[in-house]
Amino acid sequence: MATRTRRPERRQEPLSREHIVGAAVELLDAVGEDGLTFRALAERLATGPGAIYWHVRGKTELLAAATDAVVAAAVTIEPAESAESADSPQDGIRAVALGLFDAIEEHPWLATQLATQLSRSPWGTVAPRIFESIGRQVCALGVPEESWFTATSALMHYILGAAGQNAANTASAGTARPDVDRAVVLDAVSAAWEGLDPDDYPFTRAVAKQVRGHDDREQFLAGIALILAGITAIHSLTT
Amino acid sequence: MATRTRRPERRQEPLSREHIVGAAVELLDAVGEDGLTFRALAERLATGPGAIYWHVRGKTELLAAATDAVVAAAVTIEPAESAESADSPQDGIRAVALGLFDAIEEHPWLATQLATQLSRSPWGTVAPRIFESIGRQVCALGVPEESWFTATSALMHYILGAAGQNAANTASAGTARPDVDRAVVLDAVSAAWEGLDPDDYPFTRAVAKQVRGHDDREQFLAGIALILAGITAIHSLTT
DNA sequence: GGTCACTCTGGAACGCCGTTCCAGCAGCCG
DNA sequence: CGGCTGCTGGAACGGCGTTCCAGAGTGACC
Repeated sequence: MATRTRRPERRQEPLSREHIVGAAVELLDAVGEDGLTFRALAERLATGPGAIYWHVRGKTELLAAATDAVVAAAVTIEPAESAESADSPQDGIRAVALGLFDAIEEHPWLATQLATQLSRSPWGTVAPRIFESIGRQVCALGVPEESWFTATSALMHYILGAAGQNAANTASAGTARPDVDRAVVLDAVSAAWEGLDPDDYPFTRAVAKQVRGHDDREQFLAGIALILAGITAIHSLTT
Repeated sequence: MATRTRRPERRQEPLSREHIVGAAVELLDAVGEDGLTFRALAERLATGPGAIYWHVRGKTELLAAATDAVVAAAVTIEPAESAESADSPQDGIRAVALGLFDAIEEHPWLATQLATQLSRSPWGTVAPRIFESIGRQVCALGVPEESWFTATSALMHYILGAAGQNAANTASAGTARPDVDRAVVLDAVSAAWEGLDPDDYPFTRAVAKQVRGHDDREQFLAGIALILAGITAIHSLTT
């Protein structure tokens, strides 16, 4: 009875901060970072720009909130997959890393935002989320407590750095492009590197061929394996 | 070049692309990324906005050029310091890493730009520069050729990720602030982490105390040591 | 039930930005 | 000496983030 007379006369739900951030993420996914406009966002929410400012302080905060929302989702999927099935802490770390990796693939704007967010305020809400997820696994690895911070930081920084660069590979491929584009791009890069000045870039030229057929995800995991090997070696843990 | 002549009195300098990029870097250093405006840049160069467009395609290209210029300088200082004096490839890698680290400290806007640059077009001019500098040392380390790409990528990604986050520490400290601010900020971060939800953030809370007194540069090098240990361990090289 | 206050809305307006346009200047070539 | 070309710089345009404000909706209190 209480809610009976409340017809769906309202064109929409009350326009909460959650809705705004959700719409912002959709908009970012659809049209990219430059496409996220307060006017476009207002239109999508069937309102005016001014209304949004009642819930969000400005564009900076909006982007931060969108980033945080996506990261939170990416980092907390993990228990479903790895809590029971995955056994080793190494698998746990890989799960967290790939969660972020995939999130960036799905939301290409995330790479830039993550970097901006972390470099503008490195200790916001985003960093602790990632830090916590990785840190628990590092802890489970048997790393001594005084090295928790170092080991976890190293992993987090690698993940963020690698994911950031690898983003564009799929981002430039557009919404529904297969691996065809990717091969073309990689060929172009490889060719460009081979065309560099032999005096200035001997190493890069030598490696150019390896670029052509490499798999991003495999390469990403190889880097993590490298760091994990370093951690276990330095603290002489059992693999 | 290093002089502080802020007077745009010289009218007869032909306004080359070099001058524009140089002025852009100075402007970025002085007033930050948001302060780099075509109008402000034009005023500093004693010209109009239109003239700049004859030498530079747009703001994107201008930022890319500024980033490239600073990275190039940061990465090529290295031979002077390490070519003869430093002996081991490990030292060489540390030199390159610290060169970038310092460059980001000196140009706080570089962290965001580096990330943007690499994620927008990962194989522009910036990536090969860094890649080459690190790769030569990796090569000298004795890493087998088929792992050159993996090892170098891992190092580069860590360096970029770590440098990006650590940028804000000094960036927020302003132009000439000593370590006083830094201690305050670190205390605040540590306190904030300790105030997190014990159920959601047990690890982060446990590590909060380590944040308080840590040294960025030391931490940065510890991460590199971790990766180097991984590289030497996996390929069973002699330390 | 009427009034008030308070939350929330959304359209209009402001100032600044990146970018474009174009009239005009040098210097060179014929 | 007149046009052509490379280059300059001021004015103008469309669009952005943000602010302002009149007013709708809703609950509280007399």
